[in-house]
Amino acid sequence: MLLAERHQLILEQLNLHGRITSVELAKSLAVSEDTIRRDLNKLGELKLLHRVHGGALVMQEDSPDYFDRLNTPDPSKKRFLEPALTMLEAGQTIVIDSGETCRYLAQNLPANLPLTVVTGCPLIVQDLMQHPQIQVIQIGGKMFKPAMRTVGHSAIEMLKQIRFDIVFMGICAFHAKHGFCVNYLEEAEVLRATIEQADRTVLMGPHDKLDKTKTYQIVPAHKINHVITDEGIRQDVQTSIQKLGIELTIVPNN
Amino acid sequence: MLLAERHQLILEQLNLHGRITSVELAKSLAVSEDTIRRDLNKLGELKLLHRVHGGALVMQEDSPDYFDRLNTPDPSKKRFLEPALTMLEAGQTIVIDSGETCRYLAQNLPANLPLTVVTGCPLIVQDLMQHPQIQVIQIGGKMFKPAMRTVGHSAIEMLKQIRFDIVFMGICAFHAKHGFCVNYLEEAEVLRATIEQADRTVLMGPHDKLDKTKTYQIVPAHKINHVITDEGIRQDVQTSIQKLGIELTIVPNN
DNA sequence: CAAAAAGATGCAAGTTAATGCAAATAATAC
DNA sequence: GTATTATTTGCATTAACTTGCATCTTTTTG
Repeated sequence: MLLAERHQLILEQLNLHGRITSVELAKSLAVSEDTIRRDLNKLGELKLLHRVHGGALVMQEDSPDYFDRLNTPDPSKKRFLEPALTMLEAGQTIVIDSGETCRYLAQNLPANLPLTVVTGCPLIVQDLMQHPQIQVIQIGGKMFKPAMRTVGHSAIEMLKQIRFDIVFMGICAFHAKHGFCVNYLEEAEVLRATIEQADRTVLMGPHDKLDKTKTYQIVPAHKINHVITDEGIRQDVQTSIQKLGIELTIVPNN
Repeated sequence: MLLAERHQLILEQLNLHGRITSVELAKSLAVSEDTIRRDLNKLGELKLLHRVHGGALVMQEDSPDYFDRLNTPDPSKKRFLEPALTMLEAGQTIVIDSGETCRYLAQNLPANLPLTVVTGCPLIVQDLMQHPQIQVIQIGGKMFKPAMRTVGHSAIEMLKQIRFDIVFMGICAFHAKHGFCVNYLEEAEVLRATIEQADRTVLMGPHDKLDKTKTYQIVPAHKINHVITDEGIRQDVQTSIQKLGIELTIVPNN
């Protein structure tokens, strides 16, 4: 096995699990732990992973804290909007999930488009309060701080009584084999119930969220209808997504 | 489990609950309390949490008072807060309704008081998101823009499943004979359902809202337990309220 | 093609880090 | 005040890491 090849496999394993130990890697790749450690150190230097005692963790380019992101919006995410906006038609009922990309969508809905927007995120409700033509439905429930959204049984029961034309969500982690995933069980339950009620589910987000997994699967990949991402997407990831019959829109990187 | 991983989990737990004890962590992460304490001390050194005897609290370096960053348009309404705050006890479930006075209450809840706060107003939800000890329940439903709150059947159904220790509302219009009123039918329905579930209903607001009526009665006057208003209240209004067995707190006019 | 150079790998030895236990000390509750 | 709980400290054990070196492979070069 070539070194570069092994590095590739290490990064793949890491994306899949979010973490990896030196011992596990040595076993699965059939080389000595010393070699693995040298690999991990090298990849760590290159900022391709986060080297820690005992193994490595995935690099966390995005700040884990929602409130940090709240104050420093990243306008580059606006580029995902245009394809999303073309899907909208007057009179539709859509879901706009929580998250930065989704907030941009809420903030940039055309003023003359009458829609019913359903969301569990109070920030998005607020963004839409001034909109003249949009009826807003807030999904109730327990507020889940890390995701800035409502979760729990009440939320799911309320969702079950509405049908959606389109659901827009951020890509938290999407993998052709392991599906659409998030980090929290409670969040996964609500998102699953949401997608269940939708004619069409659209994921929007940067390419580095693709080919990743997190702890809880929301739905298998084939339940997603459309992915909007940017040019950085790898060719193999692109084909694996399209093979599933998922529509793929790639927007330029500015 | 990797050390770095454990650190991440600790921070996650902390963000989730606002507080965490060493004992709880040791149990949930299956390591000794010594290890947890070393972790907490290390994370405290890195300013990632606030280490205290017995566990840790979330860092609040960016906003020492989580409510200070909010705009304070009419500070005169703050004077109603003090009597309201004295009614609160740890562990209670309270409703904070929409409205400016109520928002002040939400923004000025003491940081060390664990409560469950139920509200239909997304602004209040947001005000409370950074509070370390408060669990927030959002009442779902159709957003009713004039009152900045959720209304409708879903909202009422959700309210029916919760019991409240205290409900805090602004005085929209209160009259000893005609009861507690508002201008919109949909709002009245929700507020009625809210009061129905409460042990105690407290109205807060300036004296000129007393002895007034509006189109829709929420409840008759005797259903209200406590009114907090200011010195301007007329003597006859005062006695008519007290005759109904309603507790009356009059705060100075600054 | 052969020899040299560079790189990759595994092993051994020594070093550092992480963890749990026990005893002593500090903080909190009653 | 005392009792209880949390914390700190030192120590022993284990796991992870680093370093140097020998071996093997690949690449370079004449």
